[in-house]
Amino acid sequence: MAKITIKDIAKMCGVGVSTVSRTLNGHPDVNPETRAKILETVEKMNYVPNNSARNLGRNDSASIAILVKGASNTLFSSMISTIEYDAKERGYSVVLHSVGFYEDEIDVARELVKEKRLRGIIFLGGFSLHSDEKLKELGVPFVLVTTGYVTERFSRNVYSTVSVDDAAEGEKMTNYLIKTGHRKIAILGPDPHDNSVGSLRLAGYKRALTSNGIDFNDKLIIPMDHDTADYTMENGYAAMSNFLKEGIKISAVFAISDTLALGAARAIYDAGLRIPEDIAVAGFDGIPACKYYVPSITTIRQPLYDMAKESARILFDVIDKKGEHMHEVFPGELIIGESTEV
Amino acid sequence: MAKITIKDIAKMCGVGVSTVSRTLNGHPDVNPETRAKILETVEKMNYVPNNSARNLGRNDSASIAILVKGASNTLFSSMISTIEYDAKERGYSVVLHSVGFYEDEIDVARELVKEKRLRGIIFLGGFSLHSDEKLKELGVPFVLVTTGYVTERFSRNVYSTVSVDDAAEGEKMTNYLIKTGHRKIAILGPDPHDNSVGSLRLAGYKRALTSNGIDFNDKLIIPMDHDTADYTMENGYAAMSNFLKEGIKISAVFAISDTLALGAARAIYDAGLRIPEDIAVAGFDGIPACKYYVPSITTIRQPLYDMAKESARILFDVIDKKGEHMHEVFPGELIIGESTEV
DNA sequence: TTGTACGCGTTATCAT
DNA sequence: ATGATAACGCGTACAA
Repeated sequence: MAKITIKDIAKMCGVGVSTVSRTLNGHPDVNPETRAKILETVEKMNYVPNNSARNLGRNDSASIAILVKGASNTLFSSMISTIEYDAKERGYSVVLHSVGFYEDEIDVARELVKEKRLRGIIFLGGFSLHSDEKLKELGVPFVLVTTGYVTERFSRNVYSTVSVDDAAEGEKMTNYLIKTGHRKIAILGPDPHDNSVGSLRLAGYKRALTSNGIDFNDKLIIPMDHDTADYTMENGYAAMSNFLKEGIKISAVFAISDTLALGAARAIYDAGLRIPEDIAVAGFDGIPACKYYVPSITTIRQPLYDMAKESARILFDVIDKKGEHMHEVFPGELIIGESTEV
Repeated sequence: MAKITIKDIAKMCGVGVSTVSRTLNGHPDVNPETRAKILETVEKMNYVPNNSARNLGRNDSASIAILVKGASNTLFSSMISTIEYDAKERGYSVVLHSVGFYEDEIDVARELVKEKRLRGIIFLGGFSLHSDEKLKELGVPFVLVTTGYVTERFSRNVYSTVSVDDAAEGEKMTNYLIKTGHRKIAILGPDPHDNSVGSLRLAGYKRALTSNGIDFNDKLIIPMDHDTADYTMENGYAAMSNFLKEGIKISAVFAISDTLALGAARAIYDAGLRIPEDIAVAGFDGIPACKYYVPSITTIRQPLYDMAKESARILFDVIDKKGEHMHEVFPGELIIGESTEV
């Protein structure tokens, strides 16, 4: 049965457990013959070492963890692959763990650190405010990768961050729209009452308006639909459809995510309006669909690959004492599509 | 430091380790006062039990694992969420583990079973051929969720499967296209040399042609582009663009995934052709983008939510001895969009 | 080169 | 209700 342990293997081979252990862990000092015999019976018996027992005795482990908040965030999946790849290249194994929306990521992390003897952690997405003390107690270096810009409210020497300055990028996009002649620009998606990426991008939008002498009009904030899942095309479609019914005049809409933009685009089309002639559409994130949509959607591309690479590099540098904690902000790339220019 | 153990807590409270353990695990027989004191110091000390040690001592665990092959497969992310939800509702915790493309999923699974004392496993995606013996040795029930149809080559009483009959669905789509008047139908994506979902959908395509008296023409098989990642819009665009340059006359293209279809649609558009008037486009999977694309893309929707629900239900039924292993095949839903009908 | 014995942190089984 | 102690399965000094 599945109850076979290292002792059993040792007995069957007429050797001690340490010899088996050494063989399994690739230690050099072991007779080739006995090694062969051991490996053979291990194979035959389908023996698999128990990792829990392994981790218990150890202090190191050469493994890091990726903690993902909101496993369904499709933006993260590519980043995970890159990080996994880089980690393995450095001889590290990686533990992927999804954190529930209402779980405390630090608690989860601490548990994992103890259990797996982690050497470091990369947090993907959502990160609440924690005290420095609590963060330091994690005991291992970690990097926070967030599409939300990290402000001063986070202590900056306890861990590293890799991010995009959402406010600046939102401003960039809005400035671009203004430059191409738009004055009545709606913004689709932000919830003024939360303080996530949405409100940061909204802040950038406001800044752009102000610096261009355009009055901010909160009628032009189109919140996400409450009855639909957030940040989905479906939501963008519903929210935009409702807004269009109100008859408020706009010449462009800046959606705070590409998925919302895509849904909104269809809503505009279904309302009998043309993109960009009647309403220009812009998104945020840079997902592939923007490029292939007709018309292609103007967006801000987040350099996910580079961000993933950097987060791994920083983490391993800190682990290896080759570097200090740092805070890297990646620029987004404005990709102009057919949805804003004729 | 992070070195604090259950013993320390016991000492600090002037009690034995067992009392602490009982408190932490919610056992009833423990004095409310001491319990309070223990919980308090646990809180104050930021004590976190070591899961490895926990798992070692235990024999049960009330946890299952989801093993995902190809973490980046976006179709799976929604399924993961629903399974996690259902599991938690039944008081189970779930371990998410990604399996590398060249790893042996059964080996990974066995390791995990031992380490975590798993009660069951749900495999998402890719599953190679394994001997019954090896499968049985897993020691816990498992469900294989695959978008590929499970054929007889899998033993049917050792585990459960939840799937979509890709060949039948591919045939369904092709039949639909034929019924709407198409005779020269290209199929985009299948690699005749592998035996994954692609070839199954291709088989269905061929069956439909045959039963409708249309000669199969392998010139109409458009393979994915070799220099581009599989099953991406980019790939669909590249492959379709190249095909169009050859000047082979077709009236419809059936892409074996929606992502490929979306890329192909843009390629057709860029070639100055109209959808569906010049070339009709159909996809497979039922991703949201199909609905919001202009024109909306005809596709086969896989009932991912239902499949996830069922896989959890089946697994827990087998775990609870309330049911036997079973093999459920879900029908795909033909969703007719604007890309195939004027 | 190989075997013995202890420790890792926790839970479970006994007593008390 | 509570405490002592033996597992749990493995790695690793240390001894041989």
